[in-house]
Amino acid sequence: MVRRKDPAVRSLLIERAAQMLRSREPITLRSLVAGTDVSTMAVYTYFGSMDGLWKAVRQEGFTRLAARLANVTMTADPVRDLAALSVAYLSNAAANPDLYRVMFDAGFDLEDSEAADETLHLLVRTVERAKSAGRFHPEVDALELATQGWVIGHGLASLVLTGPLPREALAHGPPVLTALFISAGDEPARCRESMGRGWNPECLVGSSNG
Amino acid sequence: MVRRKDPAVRSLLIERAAQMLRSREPITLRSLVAGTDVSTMAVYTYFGSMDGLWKAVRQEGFTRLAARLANVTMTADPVRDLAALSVAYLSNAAANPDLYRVMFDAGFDLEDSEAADETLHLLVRTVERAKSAGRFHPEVDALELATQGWVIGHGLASLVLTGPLPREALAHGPPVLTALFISAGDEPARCRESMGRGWNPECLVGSSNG
DNA sequence: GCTAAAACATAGCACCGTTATGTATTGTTG
DNA sequence: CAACAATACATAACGGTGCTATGTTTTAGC
Repeated sequence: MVRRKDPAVRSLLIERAAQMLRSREPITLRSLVAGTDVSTMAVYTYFGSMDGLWKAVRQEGFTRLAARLANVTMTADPVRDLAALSVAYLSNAAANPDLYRVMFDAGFDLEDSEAADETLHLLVRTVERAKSAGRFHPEVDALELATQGWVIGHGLASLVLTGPLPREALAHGPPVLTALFISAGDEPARCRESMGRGWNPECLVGSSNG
Repeated sequence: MVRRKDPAVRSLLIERAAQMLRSREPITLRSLVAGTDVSTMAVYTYFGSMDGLWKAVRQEGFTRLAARLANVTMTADPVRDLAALSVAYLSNAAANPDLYRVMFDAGFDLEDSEAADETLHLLVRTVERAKSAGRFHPEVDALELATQGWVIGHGLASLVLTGPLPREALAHGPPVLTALFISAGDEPARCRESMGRGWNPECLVGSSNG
């Protein structure tokens, strides 16, 4: 064959797009490549279209989310771990609000779905650990419960990031998740205890990136 | 003064925008006025800018939501009513998916947030009725619980409408809301009973408009 | 070293939201 | 009723957008 694409250029453009997203600059084809030594055509050789660029940015968002969740240190208390995963999810959204919005705006295709599935699977495994530990009822469907936790986390993140709820509303997380976990069979006092140890509010203040 | 604006033209443009949104046509200034007898300038005399048009469309979305919620017939069972309001909220989102997306995308500044506030307040009043009826603990903060219900409803609507979850995932509503209401003090069996009577899944099938 | 294919650079396309400018319309007022 | 003034409308243009067409350069394989 012939001249190969340089993966570094691809990463550079994605990183630059994520950075412009963070600094709230409008991302246009020309503004994206301005200041770099790549030309507008590079976007088309690497991403096919501007839509392809956005898809790649979405993918990067899921990758960062997965990395942040993978950094959560698991313990012997799976319910605490679920709380810790939830706060990691929300802190990722709070740290990269525009990236999070892009991840979940229209045009969510199969490729994104795979990235999201891996993230969800981490939740599922933790729910199953909670079942094995006798914290949740055996008849609890792990995927269903994990999905319901995701619904709560996303609803919270979405309403806070798009404006309707203030940032302090993230404090709604613990009571709602606690209600969900208790309904799954956890003993109330113990659940609240685990939630208190896993939910570190420090992670949700400020807005540095990750 | 002189020549006055015609309110009918304003409604016509909003209605047309909502219809184009529904039929997934891209809404541009020129495509919006094409076929009508109004010119492109009309958009600027009536809305100031294309952003103003979108703001008006958002407002229309909240007005429709408020109308749909107001149509829910209240009963002596406030928990059933909360379930009915939730399903009305979700059916509105399912019937006008693109309108719902516009309502909650970036730039949540409505010219009058009355419609949004009124919607939440209807939930708050119903929660307070549940407290008065002895279904919820007296120390429950009605606004907080209503907000938490909203978080669940929006999370569900958002994840379903933007693609990550299939439409059947709306069935997650009852168990999660039941968990929330039980945590607020409702007796489990009675709560599930009320939820079963208020949650009419018929409203969530199909995709006709409202 | 030649050839062919991939990547790059430039210029241009149709379209976008917006604005400038001129014209028609209409309520107020002398 | 006529003159005015202010609003609404129509048209054309402007800068910017994503994208493409068209060369030109670079590089891998024979």
